[in-house]
Amino acid sequence: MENALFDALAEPNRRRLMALLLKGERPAGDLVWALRLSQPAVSKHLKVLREAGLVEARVDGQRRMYRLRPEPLAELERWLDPYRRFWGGKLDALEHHLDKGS
Amino acid sequence: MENALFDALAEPNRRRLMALLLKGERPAGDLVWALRLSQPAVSKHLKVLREAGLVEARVDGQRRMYRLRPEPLAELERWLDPYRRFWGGKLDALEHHLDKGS
DNA sequence: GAGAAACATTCGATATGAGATATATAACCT
DNA sequence: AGGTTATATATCTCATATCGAATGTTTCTC
Repeated sequence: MENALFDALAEPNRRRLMALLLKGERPAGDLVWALRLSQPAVSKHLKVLREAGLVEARVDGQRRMYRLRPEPLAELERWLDPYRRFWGGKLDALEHHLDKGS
Repeated sequence: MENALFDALAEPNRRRLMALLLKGERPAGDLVWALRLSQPAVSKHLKVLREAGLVEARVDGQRRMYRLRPEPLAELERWLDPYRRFWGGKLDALEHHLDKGS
């Protein structure tokens, strides 16, 4: 369901997990250490991300190697499409305007 | 804050409101009727969307005309950007699994 | 100014979510 | 088999979100 996608992304720590996985596949333990949350908390977040299809886990010995999956974000792109058209496809140009100097 | 954006979009009824506003400016009353929720419930959802910058209201007599605002969705595009790059900018083409080896 | 219409805000109730602690499962090792 | 490591699940608590009903505010009309 599309709702699972938005729900999964609504949580900041889950977006942190997504960002960490941008650097490549990682075992769950590394993610626990990086987030500085309890191991069960991170495990639960990973479960939500898995059920939304945003990540998948590969078994490697006693570890679970996590990596990103593109499909749900492609769905997010499609969700965004009508809004892009609404503003004449100028969403990207606007984005640069928002990015003021540091 | 970026969090307000994802939080606002996480709620299905708020996404319904966004979709309705794709057809153009509308008074709050129309949105109440369309959602078939109580008037206060819709008003509260509209407040969340306003505070996230996703919509804005124009006073028209005793009505409030609501319309979409592009900036937060442009921010969403920017958030999506690293993931697009992660998959070689091919998020829209949905057919491939991902493999390692860039 | 009185009353009505259109929205917003407050309030009380329930539901859902995130967190930690404790416990369970599974794979590895000797 | 027993012990250790890595991760998942179960249980509980606390906070926040959502909803409807009631109430407040603003603006229109008469």
